[in-house]
Amino acid sequence: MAHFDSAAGESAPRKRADARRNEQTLLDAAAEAFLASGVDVPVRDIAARAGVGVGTIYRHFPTRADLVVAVYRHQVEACAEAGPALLASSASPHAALARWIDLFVDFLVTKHGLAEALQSDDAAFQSLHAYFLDRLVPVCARLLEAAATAGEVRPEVHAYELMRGVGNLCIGAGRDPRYDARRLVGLLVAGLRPTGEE
Amino acid sequence: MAHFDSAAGESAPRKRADARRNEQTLLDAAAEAFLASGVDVPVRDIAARAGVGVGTIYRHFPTRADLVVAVYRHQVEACAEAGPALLASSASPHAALARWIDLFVDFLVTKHGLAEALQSDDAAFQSLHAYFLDRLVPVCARLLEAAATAGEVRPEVHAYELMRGVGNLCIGAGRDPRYDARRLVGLLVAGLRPTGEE
DNA sequence: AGACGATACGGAACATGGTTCCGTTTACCA
DNA sequence: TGGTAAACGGAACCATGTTCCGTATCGTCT
Repeated sequence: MAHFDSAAGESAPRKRADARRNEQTLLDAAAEAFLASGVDVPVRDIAARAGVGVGTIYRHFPTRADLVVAVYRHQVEACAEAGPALLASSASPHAALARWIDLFVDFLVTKHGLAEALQSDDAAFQSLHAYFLDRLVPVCARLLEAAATAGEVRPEVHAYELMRGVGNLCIGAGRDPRYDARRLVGLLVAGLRPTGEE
Repeated sequence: MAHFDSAAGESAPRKRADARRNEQTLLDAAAEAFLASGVDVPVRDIAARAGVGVGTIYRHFPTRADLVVAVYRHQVEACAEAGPALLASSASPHAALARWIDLFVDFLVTKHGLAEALQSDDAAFQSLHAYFLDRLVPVCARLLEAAATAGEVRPEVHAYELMRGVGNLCIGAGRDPRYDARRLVGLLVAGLRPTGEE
């Protein structure tokens, strides 16, 4: 058979070598820049780091969200895949949920500005929002459903809402030593438990 | 006695009449603009509404935060003053705390972009942050302390952290029907209660 | 190898919004 | 009424996102 690009049987007509090289260079430069200055780092800074013009960034990643997603895709996937594993290995569904959310929080608080970007209504972050939600809400929903079935959480909370709440609580974490996002998320998760009576 | 400005016995050397008029005009225009376009509304828009130049805005309110504080000062004061009243009138300290936080949330979710601004690290919002915190954290601390003394909340949560958490949860409220900030705040407050054992 | 079309590149140019600055106007007082 | 200091307006400046097009490069076909 003929040889294709890494992804088998793609219909897309193979990109030029310099284009593929630049894409990788850009990903590396962006990862560095995000780490150094947060995901809001000016486009020109990323371009300078990569040694390309800004036009090249926009050609490869039309919106900032595309770049952010590309940089963090692996970690998001890992988080998504950890959900079912935790459900299988934890003592209770509520414990699995709590641990999975810890994973998510750990991810968010170590990425400067990512939590902010996730909740931003700026059009440039639209697809970031969409990607995170598409990938993680179903995982969260399964955990939540298992916990609800076990009677360990109130049934009226939806996964979408919970994820956004957790994301919101992570905003500003690491910027202020008096604010511990993990503790508040813990409180929120604790609040999910049904009250004794009712 | 000699007649002074509205505020009695000020040392500041009375401002010119047009300046006082403009200040009021600006407050009205800003209130309108915030309502219509959120607290992020461009400075030029506010200036246009008020029929003044942008320089005039900066002279009266050097940072955006000063303007925001001036517009919402009354409501923040009212919220602060409601704290002790609720503590006196509620069945339990935890109930008072919950109701007071509801008040705060109601305030935040009806002001487009205010919750976002409150958590922003943008230098222009520095003093907004400071004002809200200075005024409301002590009130929250008293409620929290009363509840802790009554054994109704875990003692390790600080008022500052709780306020920031609640503020964070209000981000994006009203922009998405699937996200109900009030419900999540309710969960968080519920999570404050000590667990049965321990 | 050489030439040609498609693809990709770079960065100048434009749009938007915050901020500053200074020449002009206005209010106040003598 | 005239002088002075306060206040005003908005042009100009800066930072950043975004678009666009002349130029350079790649890959292929002959």
